[in-house]
Amino acid sequence: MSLRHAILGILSIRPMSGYDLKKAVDGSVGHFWTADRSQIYRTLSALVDEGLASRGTVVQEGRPTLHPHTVTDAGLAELDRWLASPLKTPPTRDAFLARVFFADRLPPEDIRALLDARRREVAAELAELEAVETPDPADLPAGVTELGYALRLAALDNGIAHARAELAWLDATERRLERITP
Amino acid sequence: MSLRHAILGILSIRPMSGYDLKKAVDGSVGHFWTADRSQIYRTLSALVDEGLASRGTVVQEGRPTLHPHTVTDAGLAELDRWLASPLKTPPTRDAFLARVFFADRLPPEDIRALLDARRREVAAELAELEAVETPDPADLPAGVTELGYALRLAALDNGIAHARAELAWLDATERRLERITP
DNA sequence: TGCACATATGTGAGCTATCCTCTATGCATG
DNA sequence: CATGCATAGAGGATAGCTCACATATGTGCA
Repeated sequence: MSLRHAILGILSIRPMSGYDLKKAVDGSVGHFWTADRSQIYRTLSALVDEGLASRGTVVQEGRPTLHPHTVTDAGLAELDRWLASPLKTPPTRDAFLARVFFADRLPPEDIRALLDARRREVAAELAELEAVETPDPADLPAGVTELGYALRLAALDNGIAHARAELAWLDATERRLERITP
Repeated sequence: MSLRHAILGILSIRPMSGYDLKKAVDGSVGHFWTADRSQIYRTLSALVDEGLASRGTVVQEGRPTLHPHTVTDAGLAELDRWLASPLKTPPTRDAFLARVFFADRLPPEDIRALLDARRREVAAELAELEAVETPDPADLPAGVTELGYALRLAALDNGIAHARAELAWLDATERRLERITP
């Protein structure tokens, strides 16, 4: 439900077309948010209909026309309202843990394969997150406050922290299973 | 998409009605999976239609009729197929991190309130998980193997590990922000 | 006496998200 | 020369989920 708000947030930093938004989402906020292209376009239309964003038109030569979207004052107000509204954390739904829970039906080697596959996934994710470049806070890009920088870094660190926790849990779990089915 | 499989998994342990399933999901697997009642009934119907489960009828006095569902052989096969199939981890979507990412628009006290609210949520979740009773593996209930017990314990530990990681991250993040906006 | 809650199963409306497909064109790579 | 990728946007179908509501009865509490 808060793709709307994620988009408002990104647009509040810089006006963008749907196409750019897709790249921005995949890039900077990719590790805690994703969005389908069609859904981005649909959501942008909805935001415009509700007066939360406005749609511009930039005709380009040799390329499709661009439609940069800008947040309106109403949009900024809605963004701030959302940011300060009570958390409504949706229940977790982890298909991997569901498999672990029922995995005793599997032969031991398949259980190990399951954990190994998970380990590879998480290790790859961790490597990606750790590879994100974090510029020296002394020379920040224009328009980025120290606070904004710290918060975005914190969001990144959150992903890293959970990836490490998951790897540590995999270590412990594999050791425990090793004792039961050597 | 794998509510089907979660249900097959639970039914493979013990046949249950939709009503019991709801309680089982809220209870034992509640921390990594949840399901709406309507969705459980709909999914059960679908499973029966596909021949993966069969529906019984138990007329009770003074109470609505029970419809216990049992997994068929085809259902068990499908469950095992799913357990051993490649992981398709869906992209994460964390509305809280999205807020953190854009939170520099908020006054500092609102940022702290955001982190505090999250801390309370996670602390409550951790307390719940730690309160789950874990019987001595020496005297397991009938039908539960040591392996099955270890795996279910591991799933529980996963929740605990991530809750602790989140709390540690909150500590670090609050300290970092303290230095910027005292 | 009234109210809420537990037992038990469903239907219908509506929302969001994903997947697939379509439209156009330019540029690079093989 | 052909295939594929990047740019840019959008419609249609469908899956899955939530929320509200309907039905029917027994029990406990104030």
